[in-house]
Amino acid sequence: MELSKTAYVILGTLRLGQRTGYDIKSLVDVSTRFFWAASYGQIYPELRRLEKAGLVKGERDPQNGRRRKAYELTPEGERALHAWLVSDDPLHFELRHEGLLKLFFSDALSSEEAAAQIRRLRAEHERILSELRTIEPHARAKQEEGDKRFPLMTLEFGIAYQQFLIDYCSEMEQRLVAGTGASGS
Amino acid sequence: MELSKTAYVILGTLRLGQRTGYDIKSLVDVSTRFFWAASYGQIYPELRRLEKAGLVKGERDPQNGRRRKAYELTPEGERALHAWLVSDDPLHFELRHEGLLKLFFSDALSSEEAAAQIRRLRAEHERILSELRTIEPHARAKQEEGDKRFPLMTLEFGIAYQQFLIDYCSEMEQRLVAGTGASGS
DNA sequence: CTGATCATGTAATTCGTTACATGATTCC
DNA sequence: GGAATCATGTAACGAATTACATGATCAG
Repeated sequence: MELSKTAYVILGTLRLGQRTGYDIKSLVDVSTRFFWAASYGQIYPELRRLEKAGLVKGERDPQNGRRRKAYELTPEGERALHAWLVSDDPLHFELRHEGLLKLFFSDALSSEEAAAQIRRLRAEHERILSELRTIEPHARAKQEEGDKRFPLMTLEFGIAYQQFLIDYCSEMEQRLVAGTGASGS
Repeated sequence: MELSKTAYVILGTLRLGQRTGYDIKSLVDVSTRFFWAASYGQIYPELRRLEKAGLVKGERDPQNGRRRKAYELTPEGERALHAWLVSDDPLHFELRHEGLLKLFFSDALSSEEAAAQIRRLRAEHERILSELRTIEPHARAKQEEGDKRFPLMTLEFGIAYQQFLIDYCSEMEQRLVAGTGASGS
């Protein structure tokens, strides 16, 4: 592995066309963020590293006097992106879920306390789900006007995923109520 | 938020009884790791911080001359754990999934290349699933002999989760085959 | 004219992994 | 005797967030 994952987020985004660091961050925040986030503190330094490596090319274009540097992929950048997309290096997969962590240790709680936590967790995933549903029509329209189908597919995945989490919360809550034995803290 | 999540992993583990840093790491690796990992580089320093803060108490007990320091919860540690378990501070939730990231950018690939990547992803989740199923009987036995029900519940969650991911991969692959239009790179 | 948005960047800090060093004991 | 496991720890590095600083333009 040569480049960071964030580098690929940038290369992938630039493949859609010329973008500034700010543009990239905005796009990430409504798309890949749900399975790969990135902050300014990563994006700007990474853009410069990529430029130095010849994978992207930045062009100062002060629009109406506003300082601005838009980047685009070079052929080498395109090659690097493609190589990553088809490579079979081990995939980074990581979940950090504080709600599940709490649940794991919830034998220290009363059934009522545990149930309250599960309800909170479900509410949280419902919130994320509705956030994704807000983006959905926009993504669908984008797909119909263009030819990109995977952004919508990943969004649909995200929606199904949150729904799965919600369903699981419901089931766990029911099981808690069912297993009605005294289980004080 | 005062303590790191890793601190709570430690406190939660110690609630099960006296443990060394090595014990904690071994337990984490077969349990919480799937939604919260921890390395020696975190565990040992954190144990000392927690001891300094009075939340755990370490006791040198050289077993047969082997250097060893086993920790246990203090009443304050127990309180801190409980406070976290019932708190409604925002929950850390984060997914980093390189496979989905690749998929998101897969419009740069031919249908065949994209399908191959999805198959790889499915295989990967199948591998994790079988790993979890290996642990399952052990966890089930543990539950039956003791009174802890949440560790098994979270493991079952993990199994359902991997199954969900596998199913989604299958569906996406089928959709790729169905949408049979020429979509060269 | 004022708040939102566009736009770029850095510094400090936190978080976490990996690799290394060390050494005892237990099981085969 | 040798490999696996028990056991503790540190140093170097990398990844990522947060907060800050700065300033222009645009929409109402």
